Amino acid sequence: MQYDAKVIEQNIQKFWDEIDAYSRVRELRKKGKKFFFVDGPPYTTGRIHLGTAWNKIIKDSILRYRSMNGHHILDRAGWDMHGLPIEVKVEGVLGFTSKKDIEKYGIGNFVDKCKEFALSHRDEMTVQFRNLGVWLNWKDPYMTLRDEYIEAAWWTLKQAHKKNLLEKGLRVVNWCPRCETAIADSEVEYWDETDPSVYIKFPLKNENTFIVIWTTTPWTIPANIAVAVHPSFEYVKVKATKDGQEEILIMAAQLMENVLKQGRYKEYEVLETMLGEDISIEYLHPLADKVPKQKEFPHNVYIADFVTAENTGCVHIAPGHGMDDFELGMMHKLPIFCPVGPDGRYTDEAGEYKGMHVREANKVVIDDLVEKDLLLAGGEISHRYGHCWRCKTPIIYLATEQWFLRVMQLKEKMLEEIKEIKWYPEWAGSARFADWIEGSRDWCISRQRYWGIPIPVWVCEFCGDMEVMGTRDELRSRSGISELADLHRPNVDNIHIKCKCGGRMNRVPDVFDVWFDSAVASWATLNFPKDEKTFKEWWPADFITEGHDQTRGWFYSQLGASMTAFDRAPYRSVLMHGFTLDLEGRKMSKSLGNVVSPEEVVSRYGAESLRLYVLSQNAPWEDLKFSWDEIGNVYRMLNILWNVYRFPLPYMILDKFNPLEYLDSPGALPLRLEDKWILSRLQSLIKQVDAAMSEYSLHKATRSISGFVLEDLSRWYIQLIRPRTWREANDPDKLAAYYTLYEVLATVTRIIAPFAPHISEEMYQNLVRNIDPASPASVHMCDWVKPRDEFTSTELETSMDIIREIVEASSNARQKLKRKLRWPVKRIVVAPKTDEVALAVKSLESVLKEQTNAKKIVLLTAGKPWEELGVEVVPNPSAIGPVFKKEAGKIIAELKTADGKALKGVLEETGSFELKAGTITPDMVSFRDTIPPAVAHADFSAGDVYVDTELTREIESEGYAREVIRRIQDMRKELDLAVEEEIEAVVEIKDTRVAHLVYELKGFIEGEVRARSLMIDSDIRVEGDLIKDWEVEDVRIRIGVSRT
RNA sequence: GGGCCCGUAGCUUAGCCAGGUGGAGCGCUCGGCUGAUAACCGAGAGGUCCUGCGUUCAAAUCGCAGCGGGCCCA
Repeated sequence: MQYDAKVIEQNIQKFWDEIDAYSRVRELRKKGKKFFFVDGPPYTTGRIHLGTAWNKIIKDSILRYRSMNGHHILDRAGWDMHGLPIEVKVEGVLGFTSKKDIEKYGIGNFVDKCKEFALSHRDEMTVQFRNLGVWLNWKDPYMTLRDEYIEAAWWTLKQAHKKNLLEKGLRVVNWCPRCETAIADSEVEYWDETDPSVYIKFPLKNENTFIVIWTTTPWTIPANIAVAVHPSFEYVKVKATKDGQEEILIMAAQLMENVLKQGRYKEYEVLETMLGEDISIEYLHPLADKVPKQKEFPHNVYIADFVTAENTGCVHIAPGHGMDDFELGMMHKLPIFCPVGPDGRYTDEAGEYKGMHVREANKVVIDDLVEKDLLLAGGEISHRYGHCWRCKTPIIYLATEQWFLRVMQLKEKMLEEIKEIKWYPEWAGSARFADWIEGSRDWCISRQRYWGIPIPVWVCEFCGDMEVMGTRDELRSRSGISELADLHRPNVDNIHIKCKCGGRMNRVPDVFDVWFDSAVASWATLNFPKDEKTFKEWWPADFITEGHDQTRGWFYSQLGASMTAFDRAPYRSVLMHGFTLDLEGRKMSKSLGNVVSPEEVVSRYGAESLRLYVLSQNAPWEDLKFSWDEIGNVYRMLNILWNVYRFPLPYMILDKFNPLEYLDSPGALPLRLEDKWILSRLQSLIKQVDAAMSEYSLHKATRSISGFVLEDLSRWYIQLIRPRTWREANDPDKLAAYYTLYEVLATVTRIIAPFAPHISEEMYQNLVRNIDPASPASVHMCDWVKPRDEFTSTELETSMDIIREIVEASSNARQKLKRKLRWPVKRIVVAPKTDEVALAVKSLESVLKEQTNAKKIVLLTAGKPWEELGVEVVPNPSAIGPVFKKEAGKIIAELKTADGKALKGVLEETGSFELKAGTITPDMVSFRDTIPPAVAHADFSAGDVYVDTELTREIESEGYAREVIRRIQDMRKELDLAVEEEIEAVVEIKDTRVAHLVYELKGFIEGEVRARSLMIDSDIRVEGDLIKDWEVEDVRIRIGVSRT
């Protein structure tokens, strides 16, 4: 029977909806220990991908496990719905290319479109997640665009303001000239770009000398204010000659050769050497005539540690266009000159360059420098350059007025705080996250855009005083406007507040960095600040889990916001998971064309296969290399589980087996050792899964389950009990097997529930709910299984392991003599190395006998060889030769025919042996075991197995009879007969000897194939509904089978 | 350039923390089984344990350096 994932999953999901399973499960645990989980909100753009699917599957499995263990779970799904990515998508749909288009269209209309986009994508993605069987609170998710969510952000900013952590200031930020906004470091994407690589000479003020700088952004030269040198590098003043002209240049000594080569100078002479810290130079701006404003500024050389020994060792400093430049500028109180506007074009301050776009200006600036003979060398370079992650425009750095959270002040406290958090794996916190915090900077939270949480800061246009609105109510009462439709732009833009000074206060036009939205999720999802009670009951989160990219993302933004608002971390434990990569270990990306969508996997193999695959393939914190083959393997495992589950049902139904009669008193049934064994293995499995889950090692938990299903249940236990299941009478031995298998399956159903919720539910409904209406309506309402000590026996498990090894060894040995398992063997001799093995063989002899199809098991004493082994004498000519000289040949000949066993015994006892031809000593011979002719040998880890395949009449009779049985069974199958249906059969075997052998077991055959009549002869007319010719061990057999 | 993680058979991986004959699964070859059967079982072939150096009696495992990949940063 084939496991049809799609049908089962759809039915089960429908069933869950019908009984409202999710809500009932959460309701059921209301009295339990609280477990506050915060879903890291996926961004509502496009479709889910494999990584987000993995993320939600991890969350779902852990929460289901927690729930079964009695936890009262709070798990609103979350959606990140603001920000530039959606704006860019909507701009694309509307065909916009700049902010002017948006302004013309109307901010209100644009914001409505963004909202529509976010909501519809949320709906689509919800369906995709639910198809994976992921249970979160989908009905009432938290959404960053909701007013109560916006209030949480506002309230948080107000706390920052109260603690003096909110600051407005001039900073250099990543700037997208197309989107005309600051963008976060995390929104910058790097790839190679070709740019100019130019060496420029800056003329010194009072002498005919130049200091040489290098840059890839000539467009920043108009904003140059200073040059930086390294304090401890050596610099030279060098006289260089080119085309007969002499020039004096300043640069780092160690880079001089290369710079002069770049400038194609023929000769040079070092005039002077000095340390960077001793340089004191004023120079003239090279383009001062083009940029008149530059004439107002002094230009000097400063020392800075960030200068590296590359290019010229002298760094062009434009405080308006670089982070390091800006800081150096602030340190020395230099002008922060930034003659570039938000659209990436020069402003009035840039003089002749006004109106030109900066990237186009590169060429113009270079030409101007050439004209002035200030370009020492020019070329191109391919280097990593930042781009706006949404619209792919190369970014620029601009000094602008922005709002900042001064989180750098909280650094030490943050480092202390994260030590209190439990990290999985440990290094995610202690190494990775701690490193990131060490290097963190103040957080620029403002964006000059439309679709986002409006920054709730109002500034007086008269006195410049500012106020932060912490809630909607506060804004209402301060502004006097009672009707506030929606807290987005442009609604809030038109609200004014009256300042204490009497002036009018206007909202600053910015919106929040979208990272600030999700940063407040842990309290926004609790509807704080509106609902303080819930907050007090639940906050902080017990657990979050996200990919390792969120170290600098959500793990950090949440921590920053929470430290700002509450002086503590917003989560108690974090599981950091990996990324999904393709088979070659490269990241999945549209440009590489290696993207696999979760839906594709689900449609081919089902959600359950995908779930178990991502859970079991890797440790959660390692990157997952996606492999279709491995998904196929997982599917195969599920198929086997499905078959294991389906296999006993027809028999149980046939026998009207009711497990309820035995569940409370298994002692009433005569359990065999193999039954006790599988029950013991089941308890071990529970312990393994619990141990793995306690450290969120989902891979270990799921691998243990797969191992149990495949190895213990399917390959071993089911094989062992097969003969018992088709016994007809109401045999207690059969019932014991039924009971055991039922117990195992019903328990497995619960163990797999967190990881494979659909197939688990399907099995549960049939195995448990169907029989006992008093049982919980869904498997996910059941309690997690506790290991039962009375079922645990490690000795038994060890013994069975040994037996399985012996069975494998005996198959191996059989194969050497080509004796099929269908043919019984006379005996199997086990030579154990340890008493443990001997014990196993003694206690599980019946299992061993049956599985090896042996008539007899012979167990030897541990460590003793089998006395039926022959001993072959191997003469050692190099020892014999020198002693016996010419007689050696005779000695060797005699040794070869000697009684090895006797010779070995005497030699060991006395140290010598008398041959006719002379006396030999132990060094002259060695010994080798010989096996009797019909015996095959194989070893296992703790001993040896000998299989005696000698044929007897009895064995041959049984062997051929089984061959006939197997053919008839095959034909029954072909006729599509029901298991209990009877047949009539005719068997013709031309070989009269074989016909006789088979006839001897006529009764046995009849029973096995359910034949009402069976005729066996060497010459008989074969008839029936199906007639087939077979060839068995060179014997031709013709069989006819009829329905009765 | 820096931080963290990963690198074991053709593929996916266990073993590494606590040093002592490298185990699985898939695929391949050969065989077996046949009341789970478009299933299942056994055997065989297949390994520079990324490279190099070091520590050690002994290194896949510990240390250092490098190479390749991922995430994050510069």
